[in-house]
Amino acid sequence: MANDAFLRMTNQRRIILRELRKVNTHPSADEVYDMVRQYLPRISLGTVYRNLEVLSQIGEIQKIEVGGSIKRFDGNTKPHYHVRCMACDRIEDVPESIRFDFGDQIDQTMHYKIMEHRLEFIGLCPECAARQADRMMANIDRQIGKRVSTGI
Amino acid sequence: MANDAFLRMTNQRRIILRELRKVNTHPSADEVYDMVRQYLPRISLGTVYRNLEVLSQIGEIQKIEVGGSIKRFDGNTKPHYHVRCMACDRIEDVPESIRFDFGDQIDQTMHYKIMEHRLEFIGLCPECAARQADRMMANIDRQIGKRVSTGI
DNA sequence: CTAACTGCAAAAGCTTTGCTTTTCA
DNA sequence: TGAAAAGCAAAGCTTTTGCAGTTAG
Repeated sequence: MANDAFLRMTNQRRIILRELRKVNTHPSADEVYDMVRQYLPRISLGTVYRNLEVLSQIGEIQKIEVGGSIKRFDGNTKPHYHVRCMACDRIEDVPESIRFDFGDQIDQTMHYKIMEHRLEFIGLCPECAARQADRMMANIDRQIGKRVSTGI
Repeated sequence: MANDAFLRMTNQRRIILRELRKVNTHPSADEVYDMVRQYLPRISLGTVYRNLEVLSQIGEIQKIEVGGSIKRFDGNTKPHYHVRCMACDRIEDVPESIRFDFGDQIDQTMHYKIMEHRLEFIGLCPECAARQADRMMANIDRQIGKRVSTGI
């Protein structure tokens, strides 16, 4: 049952991990690529992808799935929630101390064996709430404010 | 401020919406394309994408973001949570009656104005839990069971 | 009528993969 | 020294877009 493959700590892998641990942002693979190129000018994007995959599989980083379709990575491996600003798309960590226990309610309703949960809050960051309220509403209106009767 | 563009209820749009309302699965754009082609053999995938976008913007369907990188769509527009089976990847709705209130705790901690939240449970569906326990563990082991010392 | 929409095909992300060379242990 | 990983480039998916023709209202 044990998998005897073993991994090497290459320079690329070490620096990707180190840089990810430095920040509390949640960079995409491409952003990680930019972050490490100052130390490894010849690293390839493929190597970044492969290492992010390996590092998340061995639990050194977290692959996070939040709104939007690109994957993001988090150097903080402790379970924690995220808040996303719906105006500027910034993602921040909710302190690990905030943790909800949903007990067996879902297990009993869905008859699933629940192992984990993912919780994301969506709202306005302080800056966007304060400074951009008007602009943002106009923007949302432009995107969403179409009207139609579906006839259904 | 109001956007005076208006939308038309075309046959394509109506049938995409109708088919999405019929099912309680959470199809991807490509799966919707397959679903509607029996009624509209000449519809294009681009049209499906465009309509899914419009329908979700006017609130007739929901664009859902769960684990995995492809977008899925839900004909159920009432707010509800999802459970995902980590073995077979099936996604099911948690009944709308199950709804948690996180109060102002996040607002006060993060100083965000929280507008909504997304909650997803990950676990084993009854079938996978019962029938595939061994096979699945072997599979997870093969994928994750690599060991390394990071030296950090 | 005419603006919105469709079908088609090409392009545009993001991510993975094949292959040869390099490197860690 | 040999298996793992890197670099490079090509391919693969999903999604978006430009355009000419079609259609709802």
